[in-house]
Amino acid sequence: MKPRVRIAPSPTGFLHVGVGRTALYNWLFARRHGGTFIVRSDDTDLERSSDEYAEDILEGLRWLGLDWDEGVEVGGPHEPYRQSLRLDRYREVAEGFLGEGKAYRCFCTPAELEKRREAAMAEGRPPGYDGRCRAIPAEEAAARTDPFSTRFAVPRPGETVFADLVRGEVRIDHGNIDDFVILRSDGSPTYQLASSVDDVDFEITHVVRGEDLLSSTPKHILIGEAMGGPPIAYAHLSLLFGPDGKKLSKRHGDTALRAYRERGILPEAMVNYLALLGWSPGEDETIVPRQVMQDRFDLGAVSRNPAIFDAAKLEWMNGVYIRNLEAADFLERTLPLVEEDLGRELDGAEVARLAGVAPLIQERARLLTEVPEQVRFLFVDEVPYDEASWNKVMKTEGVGEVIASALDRLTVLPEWTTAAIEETLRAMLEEKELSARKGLQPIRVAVSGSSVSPPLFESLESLGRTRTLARLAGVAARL
RNA sequence: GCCCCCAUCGUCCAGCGGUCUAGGACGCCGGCCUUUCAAGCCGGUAACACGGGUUCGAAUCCCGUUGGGGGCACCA
Repeated sequence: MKPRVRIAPSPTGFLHVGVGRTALYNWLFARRHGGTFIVRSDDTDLERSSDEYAEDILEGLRWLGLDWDEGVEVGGPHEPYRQSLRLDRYREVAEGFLGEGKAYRCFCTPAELEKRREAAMAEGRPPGYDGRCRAIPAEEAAARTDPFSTRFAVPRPGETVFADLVRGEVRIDHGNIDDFVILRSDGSPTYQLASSVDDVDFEITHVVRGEDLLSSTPKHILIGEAMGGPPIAYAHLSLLFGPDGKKLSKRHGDTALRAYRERGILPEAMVNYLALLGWSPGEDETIVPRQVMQDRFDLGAVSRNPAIFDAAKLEWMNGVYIRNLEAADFLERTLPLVEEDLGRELDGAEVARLAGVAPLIQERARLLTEVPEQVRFLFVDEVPYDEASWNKVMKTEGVGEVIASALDRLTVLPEWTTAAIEETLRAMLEEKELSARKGLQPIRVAVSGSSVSPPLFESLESLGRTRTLARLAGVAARL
């Protein structure tokens, strides 16, 4: 049977990188086995849900290239794929349970429950529900008119044992699971109910999700069994943490996938990095093409260790992916960023100039967002001078002479090409007996505004003679 | 408090009883290259948490300790 897997995010926040990884593993598993990848929206919590978040999540999945076969937006045989549209179905299942004695009405009020929970904690007893309303005869309960929630009657004594695909056998004694609420007193379903019902109804075969849900898995299995659904295989992925070993947070490595996109991370690099955060293709490979992932992905080979999200490695990997881009592709992804940075569109000639220097930038960028700052000096009328660079390079002996000499030579240079520029400036170095460092850095700072820039001769050619001379002259006057 | 999960370099991953004086990648350090910065190349640093078993033989299996994480809601 072809596997059917799903990712079921709640639109209560921007797409989390951990959810992104879980989605990727689901997608890889589906693609590897010719299965179906489903995206559904667990939006029962209408208070905290928003369209903005819902859109961000789908956008993030698309950005990662995780196309889904069924679900939100694309539809499918089990529509709708939004829990908020299936409320009647959950109620129907819960009522069925009630009729079969698999669930019961609980008349305890939230205040009472809270008080008992505190008391239990204080006495060192388990804080879960004590099951007292289970003793109320069904007819008596049905006749009552005060508000009630619906609780699942967990079989006890009992034990749920399942073979987790990444963790192996997991057994949990029902003594550790209370009779959990499946329908709130307002008739709305809890996550436990809605999610489990959907998994059965959508014919999910494998649930691949975060380890945070490991301990509630028995509840989901129990509901599935009560519905008479076929057994579902589970795989629990370890969680992701920030560099300090604590939860991923704004301070330590962003939680939102979009933050990385905005920072200039390529989706290909993100996918590669995320895939390797808990999984290995087998050999000691680091740069792994998506096709290879699809061919080799195996849940059984997924690591049980929690993983720390290491932005430094991601950025290194991003640099590798940037360098591997086709020149035209790099230009295409870069142009909008440059234009945004400049606050205007580039004209045809300028685009051609950008294309000319792009390969030089591509070689040294780790993030797409570094590109605009590296080429900015080529497209503005005046460059601001970086103070540290100026102080370091322009205040030494003989700088004025270098600038003046370069100005002379470049003014009369017959043709404005990289080769010609290099030739005359090197001749200048020789004539003045200067090291390249001594003689060229002042020109670099004068023209680019910084001691760090793309290669000099190419930069001058791209800048053009007029601007180059103007900048040199400006600096000469300022010295 | 109770339940569950996890434990190899700072980080990610390899190792699934002998081939481990533990391998790869990032990072870090040093060198080469060099017009700056990168990139590239070369080299180095660095780990089997601890204690018991099992075994002729444990990083690999079992138990315990410690440490980390998750869960115990009318949140998802």
